[in-house]
Amino acid sequence: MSRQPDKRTAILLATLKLIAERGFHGTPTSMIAERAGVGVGTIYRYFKDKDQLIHTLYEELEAKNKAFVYQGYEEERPVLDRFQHLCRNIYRYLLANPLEFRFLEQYFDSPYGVAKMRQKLDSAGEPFHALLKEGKRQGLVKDMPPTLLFGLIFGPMINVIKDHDSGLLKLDEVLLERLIEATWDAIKK
Amino acid sequence: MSRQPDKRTAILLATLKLIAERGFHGTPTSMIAERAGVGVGTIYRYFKDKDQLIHTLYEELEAKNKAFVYQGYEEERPVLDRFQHLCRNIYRYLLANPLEFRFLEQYFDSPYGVAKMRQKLDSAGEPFHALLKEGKRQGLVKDMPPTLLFGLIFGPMINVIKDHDSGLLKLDEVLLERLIEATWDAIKK
Amino acid sequence: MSRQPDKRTAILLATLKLIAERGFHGTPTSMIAERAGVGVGTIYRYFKDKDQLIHTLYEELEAKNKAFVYQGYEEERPVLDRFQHLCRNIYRYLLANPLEFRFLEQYFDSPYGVAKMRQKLDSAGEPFHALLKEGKRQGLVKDMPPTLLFGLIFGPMINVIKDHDSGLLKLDEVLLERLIEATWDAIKK
Amino acid sequence: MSRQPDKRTAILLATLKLIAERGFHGTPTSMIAERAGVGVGTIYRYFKDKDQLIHTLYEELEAKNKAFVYQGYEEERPVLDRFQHLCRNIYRYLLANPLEFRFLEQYFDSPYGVAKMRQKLDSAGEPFHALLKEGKRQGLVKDMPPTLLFGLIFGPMINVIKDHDSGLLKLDEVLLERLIEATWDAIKK
DNA sequence: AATGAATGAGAGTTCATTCAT
DNA sequence: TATGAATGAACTCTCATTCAT
Repeated sequence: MSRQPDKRTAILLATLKLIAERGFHGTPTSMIAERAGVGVGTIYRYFKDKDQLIHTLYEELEAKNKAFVYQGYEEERPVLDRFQHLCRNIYRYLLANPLEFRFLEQYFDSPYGVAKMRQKLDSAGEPFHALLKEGKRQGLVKDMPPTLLFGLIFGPMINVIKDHDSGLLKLDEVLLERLIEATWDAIKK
Repeated sequence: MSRQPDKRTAILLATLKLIAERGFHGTPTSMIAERAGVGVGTIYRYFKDKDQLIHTLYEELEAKNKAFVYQGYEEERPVLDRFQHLCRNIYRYLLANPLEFRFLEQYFDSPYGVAKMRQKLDSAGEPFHALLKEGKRQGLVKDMPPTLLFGLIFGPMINVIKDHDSGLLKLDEVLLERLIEATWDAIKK
Repeated sequence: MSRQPDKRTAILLATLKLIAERGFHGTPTSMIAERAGVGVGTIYRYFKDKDQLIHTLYEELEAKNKAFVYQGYEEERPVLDRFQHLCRNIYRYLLANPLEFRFLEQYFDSPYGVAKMRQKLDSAGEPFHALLKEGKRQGLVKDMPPTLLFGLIFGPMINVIKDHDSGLLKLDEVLLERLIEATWDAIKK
Repeated sequence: MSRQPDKRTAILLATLKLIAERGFHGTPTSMIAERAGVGVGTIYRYFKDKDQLIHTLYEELEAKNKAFVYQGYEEERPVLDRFQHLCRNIYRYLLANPLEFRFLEQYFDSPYGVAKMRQKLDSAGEPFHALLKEGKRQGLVKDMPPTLLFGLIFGPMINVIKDHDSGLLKLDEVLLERLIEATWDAIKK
């Protein structure tokens, strides 16, 4: 048929869209193949099985996400600036990519992603982790376990974006800034 | 064989446990029946189908939950007191009933519960809703859409409890109070 | 509950109605019990199993039918008169009892009744059988195997009544007489 | 396993045989698959569900049947000739294909086929319909509703073939001609 | 005698995965 | 390398039948 330059990408994209739209159990491999414009068997040339396809999709999305979030991040700026910068970026990324958000949400809430999630957020190597640590040292941020601080930051984020995507709420630039401010209020000393 | 006094309850309990453990799609009706110590057919004497079984389980849990949460709630106390009271109760309930938390989480994140959740939290009739409204009127709470305030309150809650249940975090009374305080910081003016 | 004077009869009647309405496979025993106003278990006090219930119903209907058909039948009248008399009675009975017709039709066309049907129609003892034999002897009726003559008589009957019951055709007294006449034309020499 | 060149045909054939032998409700899909030498899932590659499989089988049989019946039919021949021609062809077809007869019988007597049957036989477009109309116009055929005439023709046919297939009757060429003659006697003026 | 809650065999259907082409 | 026809395990649900009350 048409010259598919990269079937692997087509499969991943189809998977993203379909799972965002219909959930894991609503998207059979045959449907993914159809949407991707490839044969069912082809999926198994690029991925061991359906699970691995989904894990791989997650990894790629994660990398893309991270690249975006830390873009323009400057270690030497004040803590609050950096906090706002990171939050803004995350919000913007997820609002701009609702499909990815829907997918990630499902991924983390399913047996697939339970393990993955924490390994990501809590890894001490993360700049965000380091930022909070520094904030605490400077006496700006509440002296709480990082996991709890993360909960105070990412918890609202997930909720609010979900509501935005479902139309319950209209997030604009102004509201976003106020939201980030409120999040800072929650963690600041 | 064994004289089960209340098979309906046994089925609901088995469903709760299994779905909390393994998710919706990981728990076939045959497994529920086995765990409940009844025949497969018996499930269908009490519930029209699997969907209805799950809805019913949700309804019953919801009622139990609500009864607990609004227990000892007094309209005439100050806004902050009432806020703390409700938050405390919700946290305590969910921490004491991790299976139910796990189930509700799945329920709300699945096609089953999307509609239900907001209808519940955002409905103007809810005391929590009224409380925030009053807080705003008194100039104590930020002037934001209620949906956003809910996100700032329940977002951290869901995250933190999940982390507690998965062992990532050890929540004690002290930490809980500090968490509720931080949540208040987020929404207070 | 209400004083059921004859549960057995109630069960048979419910079975007749339901099977006529919905077919064998559309009528579970539970439905029969409900319609009959008895418990499911009660059916099994009167009948060994569902098959036997249906066979019994057939037998009773058959007896009732036969009693009606041979009513007023006089051996000494001319062959044609007797033929018309019997046909008229059968037609009238089946038209007056569409439920029974529906049931019998299903019964004969199912594994249940294949054997039964012939045992009935071809038994040499039947007056109808004797009538045709006499008609042949008198040179009034075609010299064909009785089975074939029966086909020429009962075949149209079944078809026409089915069409009448389904509303495709409106049978009145006049049309009925013409139909019986046509049937006689088919078998007469 | 075995290289089946046409599984679809194998499935249809197995369905025909089994339903003729055992009725609709006596033939589970698993049995069809086994008899056809395919996996259960394969049935669903070719047919949406069991109903559609059966409808399709009917359509194909019907087409084959019709092709045979109207073979050699010449509009310009006399009415009686044409009547005999069609009857002969139908009889021959059904006698030569007892499985198809058994299947069609079941199909028409089940919820599947009620609508189909009349739509077919009575539709004004059918040559048989036109033939009877012409016969009436020429004063050869009794002035009765077509439905009734159809009953007089097809009623005996169904009965007699059933008896032949069940061994109650041995139809040969001679008997067949006499039967067609008798049918004509029934409808002729 | 009458009941109906309980049962599990068996129904129709789906879908991740394989493999001959 | 790419395909999609073929598969059967596993799913949800039905219903004739049993048996303790």
